[in-house]
Amino acid sequence: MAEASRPTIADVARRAGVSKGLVSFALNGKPGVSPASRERILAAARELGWTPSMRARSLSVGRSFACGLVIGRSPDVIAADPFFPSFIAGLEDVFSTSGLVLVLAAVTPGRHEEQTYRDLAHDKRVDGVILTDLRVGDPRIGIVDGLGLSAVTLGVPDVDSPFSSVSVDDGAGIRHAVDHLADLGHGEIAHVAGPETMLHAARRAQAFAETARAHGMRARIMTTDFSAAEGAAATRALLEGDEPPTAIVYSNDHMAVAGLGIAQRLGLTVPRDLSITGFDDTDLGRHLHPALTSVATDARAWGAVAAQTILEALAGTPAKHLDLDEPTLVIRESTGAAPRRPRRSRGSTA
Amino acid sequence: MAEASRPTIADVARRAGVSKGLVSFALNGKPGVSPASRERILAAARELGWTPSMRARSLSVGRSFACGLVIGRSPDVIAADPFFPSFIAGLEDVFSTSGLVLVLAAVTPGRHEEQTYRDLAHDKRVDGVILTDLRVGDPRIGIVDGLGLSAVTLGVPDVDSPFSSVSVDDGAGIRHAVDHLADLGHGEIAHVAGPETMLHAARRAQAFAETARAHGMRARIMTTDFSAAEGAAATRALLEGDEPPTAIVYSNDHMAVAGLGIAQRLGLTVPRDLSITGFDDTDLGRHLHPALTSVATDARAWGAVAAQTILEALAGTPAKHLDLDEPTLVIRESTGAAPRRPRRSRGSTA
DNA sequence: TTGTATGCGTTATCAG
DNA sequence: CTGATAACGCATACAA
Repeated sequence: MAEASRPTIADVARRAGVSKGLVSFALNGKPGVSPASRERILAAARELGWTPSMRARSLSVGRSFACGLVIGRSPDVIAADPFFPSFIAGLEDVFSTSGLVLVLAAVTPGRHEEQTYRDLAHDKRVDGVILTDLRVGDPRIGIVDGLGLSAVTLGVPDVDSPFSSVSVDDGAGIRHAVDHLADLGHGEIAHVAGPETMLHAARRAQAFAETARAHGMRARIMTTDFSAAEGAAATRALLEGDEPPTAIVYSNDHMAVAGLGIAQRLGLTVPRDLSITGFDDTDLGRHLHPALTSVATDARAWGAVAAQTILEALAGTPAKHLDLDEPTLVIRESTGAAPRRPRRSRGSTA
Repeated sequence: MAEASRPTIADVARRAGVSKGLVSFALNGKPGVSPASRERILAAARELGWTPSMRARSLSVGRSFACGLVIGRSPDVIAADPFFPSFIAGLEDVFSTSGLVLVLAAVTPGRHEEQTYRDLAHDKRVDGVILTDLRVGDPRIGIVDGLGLSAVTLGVPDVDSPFSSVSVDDGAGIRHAVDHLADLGHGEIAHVAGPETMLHAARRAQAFAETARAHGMRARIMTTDFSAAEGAAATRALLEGDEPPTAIVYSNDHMAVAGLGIAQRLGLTVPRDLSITGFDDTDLGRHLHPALTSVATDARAWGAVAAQTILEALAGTPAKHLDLDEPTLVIRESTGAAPRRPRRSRGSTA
């Protein structure tokens, strides 16, 4: 076996004529080693091609050199979300050059969320975790802290947190979308939002309400679970209601696409009869007919910064709070000038 | 620190009045321990609430109790693919109850694929890997084997492999789609395929060609990289060509949606002028207008079986080859009777 | 049937 | 100021 024949620190010590402990000191650049000894030890290690055994190292320092990412949404919702693949790619951009490894855990039915973190913390399978999809009064902050793990949160929690955070102002993305619709003359708009219990969904909804108010628009908010099914249902309720909006701002692309399907099903033409905007700037969006106007965030950069931040947290740096670049609005074909007169009922235009 | 105060095997030995070595034997159910001693040791361990330290165990047995999944596609393509989230959920269903952990690695730019496996194998950060997206003459089989890792492949490789495999006959899914189109009277069909270098893409293309021939249909195949952009381009080439097909079978949902966008852009109505089928049965598909007819596979079950299989491989079971249930065709609105007469050019219908 | 020694890298403790 | 030693936690080959 290749691994069995790997040189150990004892081999290096023997070759350099010193003790194991001194080798460790020399190789980790610690003080208390004479220049001559250091030289000999480094040479011996180089000649033997020695690299420390991760597992032995892991045992003695009590760290696992791994970082956890717990995904708590259903596979369907994750599958629809382009965020995670890009975010994970960003994480890997940094971890792969730092010797850290990414451990993925999914909250499976029958195993509660807290148990998942507990399993990860047990034996320190991971040194820290990345907390995504922050919720109102998120219990995970306390759980993870109590478990003695490090963490980085995506966004600033609404509870006391000892952890660093990396944030993107997605409210700004929504503001851009509403501003754009205001420019196009829309006065009656709606927002199909995510769950009120999710911090970023709530933030988007709040930004929507505030911006619409600032423009003097009439605005409504429908709450969903972020799924295409509920996005479609909310859209149908909106469009079949008494005073259908002339534009709908969706809290993700997935619901926007489903909403577009409903609008077309009801005989409306987008953007002539109805403008819609998404959030995430899914690759698919640009290939739809009409191509989707959407808010774009740089998930990969977010991942890279989050990885860097947890690396620093593990190194003992005090908590800090970073803000990334604002999202941008990518204007495509699904938004256009508001119809002259409000539609009365489905299918009839002006 | 909670971890620092955990009882160790020495505590158990002291309490039971035996040596550390015997405790280890007793707790791992090995022979050579008298019933009386075994009893006392088990009792002592129970009373102390002792559990073995993962890291110490990992060091002495030379295993990491982790399994790797290397994703080699670009984030955009992964984001569009509902397979991974569901597959990973399936893996977790099994791993989470087995004490195994899933390590995710992405092939990042500047770090070659082989290096990624090498990093994972170095220090045995993982005990085994799951090989997805098999390619023609896939070099990973040899690399992983040479690295001394266990593995399970998704599908049977076209090269010699010492590893177990778990397969789904996606060719059958394509056959169902083509049969369905034949039933609807289509005689001129096309397939927008994935890369010829990918085994499952090639298998789908082959199943397409064979089934079309069996039905006496005229068939063409366009090769893409599985991306929406190339799916759209292929569709445009097909529909603007001399003899546009009346139906297109796509190798994934993502391209099917992009193709739908192109068809609509060219003034065609689906399925009146053109029928289309997808592959993956994305959640989004059912919310489009028209809702997408698509081939569905149970990715989560696939993940669970793959996890179980690699668990067995790690336990020393000889390689075996499993076949999962055939994919099914979910018929929705994007397929319909073939147009009476072939269209001549874009926009004009019979 | 049971005890002992060894392996693995780090670090606290002790000796020169 | 430099360096050696032992302990950490588990499994296991070997000795008794």
